[in-house]
Amino acid sequence: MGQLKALIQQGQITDPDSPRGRLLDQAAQLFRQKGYERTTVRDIAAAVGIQSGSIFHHFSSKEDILRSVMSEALIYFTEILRDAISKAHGPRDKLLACIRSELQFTIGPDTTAIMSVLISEWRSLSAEVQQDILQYRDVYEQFWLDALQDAGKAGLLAGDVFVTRRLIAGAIHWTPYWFQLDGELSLEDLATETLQMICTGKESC
Amino acid sequence: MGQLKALIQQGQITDPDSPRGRLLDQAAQLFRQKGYERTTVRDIAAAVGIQSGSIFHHFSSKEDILRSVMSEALIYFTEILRDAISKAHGPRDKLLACIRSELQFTIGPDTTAIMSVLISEWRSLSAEVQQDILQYRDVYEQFWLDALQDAGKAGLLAGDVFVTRRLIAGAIHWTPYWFQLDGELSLEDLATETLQMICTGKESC
DNA sequence: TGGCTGACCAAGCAAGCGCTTGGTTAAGTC
DNA sequence: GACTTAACCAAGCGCTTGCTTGGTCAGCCA
Repeated sequence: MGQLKALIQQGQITDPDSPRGRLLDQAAQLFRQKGYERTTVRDIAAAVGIQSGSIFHHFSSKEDILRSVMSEALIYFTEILRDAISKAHGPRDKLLACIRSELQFTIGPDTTAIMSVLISEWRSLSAEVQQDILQYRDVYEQFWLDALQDAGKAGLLAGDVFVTRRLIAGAIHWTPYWFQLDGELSLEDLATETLQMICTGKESC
Repeated sequence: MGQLKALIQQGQITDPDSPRGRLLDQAAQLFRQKGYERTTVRDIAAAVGIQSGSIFHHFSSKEDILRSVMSEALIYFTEILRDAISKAHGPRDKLLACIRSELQFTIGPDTTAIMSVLISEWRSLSAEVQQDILQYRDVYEQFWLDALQDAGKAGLLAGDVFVTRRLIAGAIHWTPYWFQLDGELSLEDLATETLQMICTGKESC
């Protein structure tokens, strides 16, 4: 949580308690529920209790809202990931930290809406804005690739680093369709099981 | 291919060479490229070279087009799956047939568009139509569950059948984001690797 | 006290949307 | 040769959409 405040003070992400922050939050919820296209600016305005035209005092366009949700999500996720990796020791734990963090973003109690938007609404962005967001995503992915590279050097996993990342990404991004936080399987269980699945020697992980 | 003709003659799916079939085909392509919401009836009409209003001679609404794409896809996929399972012998090969078939639907050369629509555009259907399509999907899923059940009884895999199905579904449905048909890894390789991943004993599979 | 600014409203515009309507054409049927 | 039907066109209706405009008002700083 300390990271969030620091990012706000640096001006990198919007204060959730500001009018703009409330708009971003409600927009993310609506985008997840109905999808970006089916959500109107009137829906978003009604969710925070203002007139639809007033939205354009805070954002230049509807797409600008989606862009902001996505870029701020990536900045925030990257910061959490960086912190989690730095606190872990050794390649195995650093990789586990990556898996645990991304599972938290995806099915944890706080960020499932913006994570879902990040994954599902990519197509709704124009080519230029996609290019813009890709820069943020590359930074995030580099942390993953570095962690996988180190794990590979340590003999923890075989196979191509890029392919492995995509297999893990697929496994994690699909979890919202079946995983339930209050079920028998805990998020931590799922994290270690995912780690074991991709590791070569069963005992080494 | 014989199955396709039989289904057409039974009136269960539309002849791809008919005007209605061409509309369904082009609609599926556009829905995959741009998404259902961003695709207009004018786009679909232009793709087959008719006026936008003429579409409503073949379909009662835009949603009716999406419904038809999805239901006919499921009817077709179910038939292919049924046939593949019946031709395989023993629980291991029957399960492999399921995996191979669904991979074929997802990243094979012919049906990637309708498979992508089936997975990505669910939210665009109204609740009533979703209920309608679910009946077709249940039939399809039952073939999977039966195959997994048999594999479980034969000691090929541990764990809950439903959860296992969802893990496999996630792995397969994510492949379009990274798998390339002309790459080093063949579709058949991927199928056996997926089978090995979910099986308990490495040697038994 | 007076001007400035951020946040917002009320009203509505232009464009694009799904869909309807009335009519045309060509092929098939009795 | 009269009738039916499938396939389609040309025109446009009614509605929703993202967004604009001109203005209001409370809080703040000098």
